[in-house]
Amino acid sequence: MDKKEIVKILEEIGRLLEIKGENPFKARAYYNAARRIEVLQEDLTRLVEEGRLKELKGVGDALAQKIETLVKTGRLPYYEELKASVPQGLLEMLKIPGMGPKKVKTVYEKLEITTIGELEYACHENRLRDLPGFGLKTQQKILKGIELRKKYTERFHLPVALEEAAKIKRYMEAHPAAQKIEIAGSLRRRKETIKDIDLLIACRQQDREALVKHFVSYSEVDAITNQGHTKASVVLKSGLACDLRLVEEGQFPFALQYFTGSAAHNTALRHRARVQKLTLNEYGLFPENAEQSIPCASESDVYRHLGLAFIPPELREDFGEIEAAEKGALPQLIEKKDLKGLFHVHTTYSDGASSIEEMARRAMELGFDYIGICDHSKAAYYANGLSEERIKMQHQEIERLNEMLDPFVILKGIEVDILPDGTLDYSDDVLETFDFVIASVHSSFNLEEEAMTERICRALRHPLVNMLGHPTGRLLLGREPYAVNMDKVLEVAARFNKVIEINANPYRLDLDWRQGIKAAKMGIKVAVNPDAHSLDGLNDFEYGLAIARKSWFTASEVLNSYSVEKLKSFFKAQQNAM
DNA sequence: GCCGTTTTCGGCCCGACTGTTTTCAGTCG
Repeated sequence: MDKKEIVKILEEIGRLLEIKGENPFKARAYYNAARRIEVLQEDLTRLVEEGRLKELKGVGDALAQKIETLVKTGRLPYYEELKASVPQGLLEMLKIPGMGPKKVKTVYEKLEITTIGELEYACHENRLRDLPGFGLKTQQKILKGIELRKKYTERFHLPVALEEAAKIKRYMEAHPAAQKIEIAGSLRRRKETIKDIDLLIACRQQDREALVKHFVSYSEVDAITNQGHTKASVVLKSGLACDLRLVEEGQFPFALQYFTGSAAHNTALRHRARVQKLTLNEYGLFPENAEQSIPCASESDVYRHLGLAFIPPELREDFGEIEAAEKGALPQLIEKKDLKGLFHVHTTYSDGASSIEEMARRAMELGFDYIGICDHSKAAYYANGLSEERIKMQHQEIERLNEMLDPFVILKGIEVDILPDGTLDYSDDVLETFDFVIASVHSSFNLEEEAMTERICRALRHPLVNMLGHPTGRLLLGREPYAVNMDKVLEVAARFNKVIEINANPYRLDLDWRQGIKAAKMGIKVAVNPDAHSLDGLNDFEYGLAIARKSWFTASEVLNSYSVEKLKSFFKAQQNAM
């Protein structure tokens, strides 16, 4: 059983224990262990084999044994018995706002309600109203929650959230009482999908009411879900939720740190503060028994007082960034100014909307020195993939354009299909005519993991392949990644000096940043590739850049930071090394 | 269920908001 499934089971055990009313700290122990496993860099199976599970903080005798059983047998009798003793619908119920473990337990025990449908019906029948700890308001809130859940279950792609956030930020900035304003939360950390926007504002105490009122009066607000003196929550018409928090100006750096998260990062940070006899919260950093916070003018100050270097928001996922900050070993993350060019650009030769020249000129306007044109290969007939004949035409056109646009350079690339058996869609003598080759999977997504892994690894071992395109084929919120053992793919990439694409299309963001962190540690090079099919698509590189940063990459490991000369010799060296 | 240069027992991160209460429990982030 793999890591992801084990994490899910440990979390579910935690929730089941809570619903059953067991010791809440016992439940928390399962959550903690789940988180520890989730961020584990090492191979879990190996850890089990070497009997080193208990080295993990938060994993003792009992949990080590349970995890070992799961890894070895794929089953856990304790979990199965627990699960069987609690109706499945109760876990679903926890997802309704206002329904926590205690309330779920109450409706189950008093009303024998086991599904969300039954819960909704009971609300309509006024049967929740008289339960202990419930009332009319609670019943209404739960009913509203069920309705909202039906309407807005999804998460949102990064561009949607960024645009909504920018709009509401501008709207709030227009209010004279707003002294400082920042987007915090997962958006600031550039997670690949977003559930809600966290908006943080510094203001004087006497202006709070006016700002909350201004916030809930925003024209895009569809529903107000929470409204107090220092915070308010709304659902926007787009379906995206937005939380507002108000703090005083002096508290702003602490609040920004706190509300940027992640929860796991903050928990670790607060624990660190405790060890230093300090208390960290959204209002300050307090020495023991002190009323006054240690003053900090910025987030950097907060981290500095905890003995840490400033940790860029993208890294705050409790993936080792705190330890690295302590040792001064944080990477110098790649920045926009480091990017000299873009790869993986489609044109009207296959399924793109713009010509080579149009794409090149837009790239020049964006300040780049080169682009790599990569249309589809012939197997991608649905995408008008290039025949050998049309490749020649395209190359002639690129040569003409290169003379015209000099010193800007258009590189002759291709996105060649990896066929189901791992061979490529062109013969070697055709592949040799390109400056570089990206190999991608576009068909037969349903192979078994072993076959898919070998298919991709075989393509990567091909001497003429320079990069692997969208390594897992996932579509965020749309299609699961295909079954592939990425650890093996990364191993092969490292051994043969192959580049892995960070596909910057916001529906893909593939390589996933969690794998990206591994890749960076292994010294693997990546390329931020917009996979652009239109002029605007070129701008998607920003999302890929965010993921490269989130994956701990410095400029020297990101191919886009290379000059044209350095690139050409790198591509040649890749081929000669085989 | 985990953990310990205060502890092998008694703690476990912290605070706002809501609704149900009449001082607080539950939920949420």
